[in-house]
Amino acid sequence: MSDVNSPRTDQLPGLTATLVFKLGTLGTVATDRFTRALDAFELGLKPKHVAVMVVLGAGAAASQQELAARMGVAPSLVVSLADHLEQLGAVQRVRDPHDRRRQVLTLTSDGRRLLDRCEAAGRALDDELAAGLTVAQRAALDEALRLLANQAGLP
Amino acid sequence: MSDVNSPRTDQLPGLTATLVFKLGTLGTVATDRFTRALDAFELGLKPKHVAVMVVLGAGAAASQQELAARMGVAPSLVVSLADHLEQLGAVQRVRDPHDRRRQVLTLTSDGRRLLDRCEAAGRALDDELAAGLTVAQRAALDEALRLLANQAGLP
DNA sequence: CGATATCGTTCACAGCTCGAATGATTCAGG
DNA sequence: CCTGAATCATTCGAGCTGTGAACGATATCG
Repeated sequence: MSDVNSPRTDQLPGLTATLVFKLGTLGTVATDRFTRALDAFELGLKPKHVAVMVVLGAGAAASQQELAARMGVAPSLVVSLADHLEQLGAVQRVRDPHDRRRQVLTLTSDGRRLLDRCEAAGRALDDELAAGLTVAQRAALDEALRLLANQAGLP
Repeated sequence: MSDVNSPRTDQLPGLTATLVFKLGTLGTVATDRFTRALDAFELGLKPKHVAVMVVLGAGAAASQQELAARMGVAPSLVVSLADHLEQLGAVQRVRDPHDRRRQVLTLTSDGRRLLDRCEAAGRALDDELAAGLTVAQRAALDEALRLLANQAGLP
């Protein structure tokens, strides 16, 4: 099958052709660009702040422990993230009346709007990154990444 | 076309479905796992050390400035990376006789072997990550990532 | 020959994240 | 009801990574 007429494949031997390598480098450029897009908001937001809003926006309200577990970070980090988001008026901290140790975080309407802006920035970046792909290629990419995330045990 | 019978698509609205998000998270898990694989070597290697070897292994020898530019890091960082690799006997530092300011780095035969081991680890990780993909899906993924890297101006 | 630029190196510092300690609160068991 | 253990949020100190500003050596240009 792949004999003489395959001039494009295997032109790069070595680690550069590896999945881990490509995912790593592309992952960093993607988050770097997203970070810069967030910087344009002048709100001191980092991708992790957005991750908090994403979790809160998707499901119900969550305690900081749950946030930390779902994000795979230390609970102490969630404190500072929530501090900042609360200061921006994007999330609300309420003591759980049934368990007054828990701080229940909810996304405010302002937070919802902010999350929408972040999503818009993300989608704009998507189009920019995937400008060289056909619709079919992009669909295949989405599906493949979904499977990879599944395999890695990600949500 | 997409009316009643599309229960699988668009089930996740929001940023989670975004390319930047998926690439970011998958990129971190990929490099995290690669870092752990390198840790198993007990040589104090980090992905950036491997990146140096990759660049040296692909093209000709390079000065540290060129390394830094190609990797997108500060020249001062290349110093410590090269220090460590030199201590391991993986690279050799030679003053360029035509310009004695430049340190020309070359991959030794030991370095070549070490790079091969890193590549093997990377490919093993690849198979692990892409275990849930068909051959066609994986090929499509490779091609799509190649196009993305192109679009982002990466090598 | 002198001024300026470049390379590698060192060093201090900022950013990010974690883990241990702390205080408040809840829960289990006698 | 009381006491000890567990859990949550928070603070704080420490580690790791990477950068940018010096600095000395060398090269280049006038």
